[in-house]
Amino acid sequence: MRSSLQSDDMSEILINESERQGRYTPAEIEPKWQARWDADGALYAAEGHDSGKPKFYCLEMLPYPSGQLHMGHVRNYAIGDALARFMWMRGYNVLHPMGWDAFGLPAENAALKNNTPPREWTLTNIAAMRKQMQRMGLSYDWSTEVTTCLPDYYRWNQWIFLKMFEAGLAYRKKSKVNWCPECQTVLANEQVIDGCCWRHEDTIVELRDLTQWFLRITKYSDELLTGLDKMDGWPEKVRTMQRNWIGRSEGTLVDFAVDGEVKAEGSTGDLAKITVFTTRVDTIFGATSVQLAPEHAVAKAFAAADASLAAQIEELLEQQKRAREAGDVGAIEKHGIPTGRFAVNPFNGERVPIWVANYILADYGTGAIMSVPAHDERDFEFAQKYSLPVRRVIAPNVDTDAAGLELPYTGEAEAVLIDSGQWTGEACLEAQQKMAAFAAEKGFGTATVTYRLKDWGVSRQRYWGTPIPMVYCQQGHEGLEPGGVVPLPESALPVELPPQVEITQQGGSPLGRVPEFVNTVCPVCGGPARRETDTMDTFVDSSWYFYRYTDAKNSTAPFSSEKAKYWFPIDQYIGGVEHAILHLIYSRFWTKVMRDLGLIQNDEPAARLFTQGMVVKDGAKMSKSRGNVVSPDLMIERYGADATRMYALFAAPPDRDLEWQEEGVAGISRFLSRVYRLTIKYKDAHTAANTLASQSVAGEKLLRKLHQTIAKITQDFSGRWHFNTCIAAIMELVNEVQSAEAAMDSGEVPTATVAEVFRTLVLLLAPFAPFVSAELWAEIGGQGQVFRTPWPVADEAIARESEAEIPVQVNGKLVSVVKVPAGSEDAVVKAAALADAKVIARIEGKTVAKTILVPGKLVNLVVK
RNA sequence: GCCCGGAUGGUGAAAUCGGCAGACACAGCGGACUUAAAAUCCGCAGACCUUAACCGGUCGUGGGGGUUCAAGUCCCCCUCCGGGCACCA
Repeated sequence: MRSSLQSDDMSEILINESERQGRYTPAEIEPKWQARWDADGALYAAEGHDSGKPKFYCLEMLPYPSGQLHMGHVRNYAIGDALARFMWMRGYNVLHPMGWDAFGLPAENAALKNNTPPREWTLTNIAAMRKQMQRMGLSYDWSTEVTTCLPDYYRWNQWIFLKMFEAGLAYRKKSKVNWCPECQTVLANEQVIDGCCWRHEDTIVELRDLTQWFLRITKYSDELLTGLDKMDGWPEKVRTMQRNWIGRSEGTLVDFAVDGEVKAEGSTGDLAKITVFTTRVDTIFGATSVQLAPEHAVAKAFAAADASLAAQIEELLEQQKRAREAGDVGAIEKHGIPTGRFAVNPFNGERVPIWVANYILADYGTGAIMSVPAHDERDFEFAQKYSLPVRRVIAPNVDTDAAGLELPYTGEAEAVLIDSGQWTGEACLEAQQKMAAFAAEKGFGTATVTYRLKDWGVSRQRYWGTPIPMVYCQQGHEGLEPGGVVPLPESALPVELPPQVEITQQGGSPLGRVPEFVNTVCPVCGGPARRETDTMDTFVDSSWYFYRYTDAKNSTAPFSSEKAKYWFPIDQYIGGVEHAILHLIYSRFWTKVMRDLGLIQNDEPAARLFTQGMVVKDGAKMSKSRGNVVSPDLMIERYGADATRMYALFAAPPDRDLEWQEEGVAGISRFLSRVYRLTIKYKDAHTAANTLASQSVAGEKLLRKLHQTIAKITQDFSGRWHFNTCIAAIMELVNEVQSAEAAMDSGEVPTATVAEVFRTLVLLLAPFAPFVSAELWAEIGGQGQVFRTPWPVADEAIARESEAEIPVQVNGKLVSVVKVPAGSEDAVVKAAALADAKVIARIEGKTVAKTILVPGKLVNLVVK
């Protein structure tokens, strides 16, 4: 009894063992290779400038270390990794780094929730995510890893900030800033989406008057804009978004003198005139009022002298605020208040009423406009509501019966001025130039350019960010008033974050509550000083991290200029489109600043940008709230990293959204099993004596397919990146190999051919499925690392089909397909088509009026 | 409102230069193997009509028009979906 049981057990074990032989087991293969790769720090390291190879900088956007890799990351990194591995195999010196965008609010929130210090929480997450990335088999050079929350990185934020301060590019000013009550900090304009916080979609941003640090991105407005024209390696969509964001607008400033005296206590500006900004100075004879933003200095001056007006303006601002809070941003009904005062139109001397209106933006242009209801949609709507006069001064041509024109008439390209004094009859576009010149000559105006882009507010009232390296000298010293700003000397860097800080929900900068941080001495006079307690926006960190990768360990400079010169620009940057106007515009700005500081020579950070599509599930973006998140860990556990990342590339072209279907991952896993089984089955072919067997039909067919596959994948890598069709092509090849199994078994296919097919197949698979490729490469006795083995080259002669199947159409309809030798003369193809039984039946009794013959493609017989 | 994308079988998709629409997969169905199931392998598979079956035919790439011997692909108009911008003077 006992012995039989034992023998049963034995046989079962033996079956399992033998079944496992030749079976694809990612759970064994992947950890084995991962351990070897992790142990070899130099495996994916880039070579120096003198490598003699062409360089290729392949970069994926660095993640925020939330602690969990999500499918969006998997897709992003699978794309970058395939490209990096391919470029290695093509003989490039590849830089493929990874790092962590490690400062930011979630760490503070976690601190509040779990009482874990932000630094510890962040570093733990980083370790977990690095592990996940390694488990994915991503080919990063970890020796260049950058972690933005560590002093050896952020000290260079501080260093560059000081350089910017010296250059006048960093400055402090008091202004209305966006305040997110949820984040308890201010936000840059770019971080406000539809009036709400970019991190808290339902939290309405408040406006607060605060003194903040700004970076003068507007100095580069024009360069940031015109540079886009040359950036043909970037998606047009992103370029358009940036153009819109920069919002360049050519126009004219015109001074309207205020009729009567304007008194205001404490106001410094010139209140005797209102300067309006207009892009349509040609319509100025149609101006019937001047409209001021409620915040305009002249409006305030009027209000100061008129309590009723002041109350109404106050009410206007209240309405606006209420509308914002109700979420009706952008859809506020137009309201206005007549001030009872008048301004003088300098072009015709006419007195027009001055109004205060809620549709005038204080922070665009001059906060004041001339209202031309006949030729502007908004002014027209406003004039209708308040029954203001509408005066036509533009028409398609001088003879048009202007009274019959539908208003507002906003055309300008093919229009002329009417009833406009000496300008009557002029074309609009020309009149704009001439009238601006006229205004300049007479001293009441000037041509100008305005931008929507505003300087970048970088102060954050948070703990977990880069300390701003500035102090305020309490007593002041020569040339500095008490409380004045003093930059720290370079030798004082880094200004490190104090480790023990109580994170609370209360407002104000947490650093302000750490006396040992705040209290310091003035580096100039040695007197008592207070440190700046705000920290930098985390977008500062990500604006230049990719330079640091080239020289991550440098402790005397942010990076070596020489190294940057070698590696830049980034050859391929890959990431989500959601950063189109945040990270990607800041990075461009930072590059220009560093260029002007002499650190680098390139004008733009990245030659090519690729924005991948989202990963969705059941048609919706994966999110915790929808409960449709698929965990990469689970997929890897079930199907392996190779199948998971390969599915991410196979299910859709990379620029489109990708629907995650687990069955699809299982399918890829089955495919890899087939590859594995076949490669192992024929592995002896690689060591067998090279028989002199002559090539067979079956062998030729296999080689033809093989070389066609090489050609297709090679081409796709350099062009469209349709990895889905690359993988489909490999599947077709494997299908063909599988159906040739009998021919390979019988020896009909020469051993050398079998060996070539499988060796090449493993190489073709390497960029997409690195683990199984490495395993199979070792199994077939491949030398060295598979992904440093030269990429196979397609032989056109072998790939060429010997026979062509030519579809034959009659009157454009497919009737038959004829086989002819490849490259046949037109006459031969035509004769074959006319000799085809189905074709004969179809054209019987009719005459062929015309024959269209596209060589190698088709024959179309037009018959009557 | 303006500017970009997109719409192809039951599903994800392919068709790169105007030339056989649906490659490659997923799900499904049928078969082989198995005591059985799983796994694996082989096969079928756009819709409709016709047929006992084969054969054969018609329609078909969001809708409508056009250009062409030939249109998923080019042109004009429209619908729907996704994204961006939006009182920017």
